[in-house]
Amino acid sequence: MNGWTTRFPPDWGGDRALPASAMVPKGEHQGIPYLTGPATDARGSNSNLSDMSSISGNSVKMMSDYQFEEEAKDLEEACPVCGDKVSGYHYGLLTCESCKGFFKRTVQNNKQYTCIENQNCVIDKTQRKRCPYCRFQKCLQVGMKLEAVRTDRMRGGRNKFGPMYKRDRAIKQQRKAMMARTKSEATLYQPMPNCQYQTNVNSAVQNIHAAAKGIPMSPMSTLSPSSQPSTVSSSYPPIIPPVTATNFYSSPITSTMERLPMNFHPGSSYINHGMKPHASYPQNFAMKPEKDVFNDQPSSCQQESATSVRSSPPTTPPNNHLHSQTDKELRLSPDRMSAAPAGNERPRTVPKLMQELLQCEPDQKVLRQKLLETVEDQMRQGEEPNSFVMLCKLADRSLVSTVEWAKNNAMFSQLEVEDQMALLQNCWSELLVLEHLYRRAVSGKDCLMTSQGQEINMSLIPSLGFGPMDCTAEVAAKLREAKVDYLEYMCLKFLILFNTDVKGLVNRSMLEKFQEQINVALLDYTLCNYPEQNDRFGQLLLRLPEIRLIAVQAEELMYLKHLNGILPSATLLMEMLHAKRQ
DNA sequence: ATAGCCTTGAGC
DNA sequence: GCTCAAGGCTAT
Ligand SMILES: [Zn+2]
Ligand SMILES: [Zn+2]
Repeated sequence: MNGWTTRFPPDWGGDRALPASAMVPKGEHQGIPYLTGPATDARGSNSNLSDMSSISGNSVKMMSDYQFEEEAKDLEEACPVCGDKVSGYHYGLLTCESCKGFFKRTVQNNKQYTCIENQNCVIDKTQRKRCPYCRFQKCLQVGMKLEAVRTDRMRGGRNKFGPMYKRDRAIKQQRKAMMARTKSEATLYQPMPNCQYQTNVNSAVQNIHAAAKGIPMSPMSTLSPSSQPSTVSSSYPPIIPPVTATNFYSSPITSTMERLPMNFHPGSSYINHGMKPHASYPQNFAMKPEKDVFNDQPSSCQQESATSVRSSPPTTPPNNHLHSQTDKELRLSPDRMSAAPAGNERPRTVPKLMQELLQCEPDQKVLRQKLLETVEDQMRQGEEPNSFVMLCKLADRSLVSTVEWAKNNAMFSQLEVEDQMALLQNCWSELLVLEHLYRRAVSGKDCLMTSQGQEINMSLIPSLGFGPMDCTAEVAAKLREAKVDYLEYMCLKFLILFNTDVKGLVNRSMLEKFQEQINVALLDYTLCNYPEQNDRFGQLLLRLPEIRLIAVQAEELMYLKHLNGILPSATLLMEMLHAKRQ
């Protein structure tokens, strides 16, 4: 009955992280990007499309672009081993029926093949029968799982990969929806100029599309021989160069999607038969048993003000992002300010990109310390703790930190200097706003504690006097309610920074790629870590136009104060405020 | 041996 | 009850 328990006892039913490296494919790989005709006839019958509804009810509509749709199908319906049509998930990933059968026979009967060539035979639909040895190698390389073949031959039922299949489906679908959405938006909004100093909603709405815009250029993600890996990969180094980066860029596929270091989930279209088949779920995701970067669900602790939601940003080694230790563990020290032990630390799945970004995040304690120094400095000059000037100085100091943060980022620093300037000038106020709102969401307030134990306001934002228009509290509440965690907050910062709507960019395409990387990483992150919240990604993005709106208002108010002469001059804040006006 | 189609059955 | 990935069956 259940003889298989002898072979994989603990695994059945337990949806643990797979040790993605468990089976290392054999080292040999022919580097020749061989492209086989995909033999996929698009519009095929979807064998398994019926349960899509269970994943995310609606949202699958609005596929207006047929060509795009076909490409997407091409991409997803090709067996990663031979390119034939996919018939469902088999032994860990989407494959065709024949490769499923082949893999089953091979494993069940413990077949031993030998290659009469050089163990690098091309496997495609027409030649797959020629060399079972190479075919099986390829099966393993793309990630088909030996454990999924049952030793006891029991039929039916589900195995431990079920949940993974489900997640993979959800991710694919979301990704597709995002691509479809952003594609139509891109064409709609492209000619529109930047939204600059309009306080109307349109600009804000427009902004969310910019934030969500995923795949702006070269949607031709299909296997086109014209796309050479060389130029692409060299122009586009990853955040941190070490080992892990190497295989991401070996793919000859041009689409930025494919080069993203981010699918842990089964196989999928990223691999094309013929090209060097790296394992389809490389170590792009790692399970993080670490605590505290995340707002662990506070379950039921609703105190009057503080403590319920808790997150502690990283304590990173001083800002060199060139610590290229191979796989440095994230060191996330708990925030000592709050004493709650945050009971459950469930493991998180964090896309590689986000891990790397996280390591470059500034230490919140250091930031606070810098601000405290500013406070004390100002107080020595006779400034009152909560005075407007004081808050301006603090905002100015925050801005300096923000600029440092951006400049220390490996992606940002690759941009042209003019573009860097333009981006910062565009988004500085939004970043200030988001920072403020996030701290408010996490701790209920946004205060600094001086050495004398005096609590002073940390942000200029609430003191600007929004009047009845003030929606900061509302947005902060939304962040709080959603328990936005630090990694999501971090991604939002980058999405604000990488705003492709900014006018006059020198290298827009690079920026668009960066933005897309963040988008996809965040999307995958939310799907993996908050699978029960179907639209968490969308909800996060929806905060962006709200933040934009607040930021625009804040800038206006600041400018007014400046005109009234109550803004300290000679600050970065002032410089930024003026930069846009000319 | 291959690959298309059929049968099963745990989990939802 | 329905799904759909696993094993089974059988022409080629
Ligand atoms: Zn195949
Ligand atoms: Zn061979």
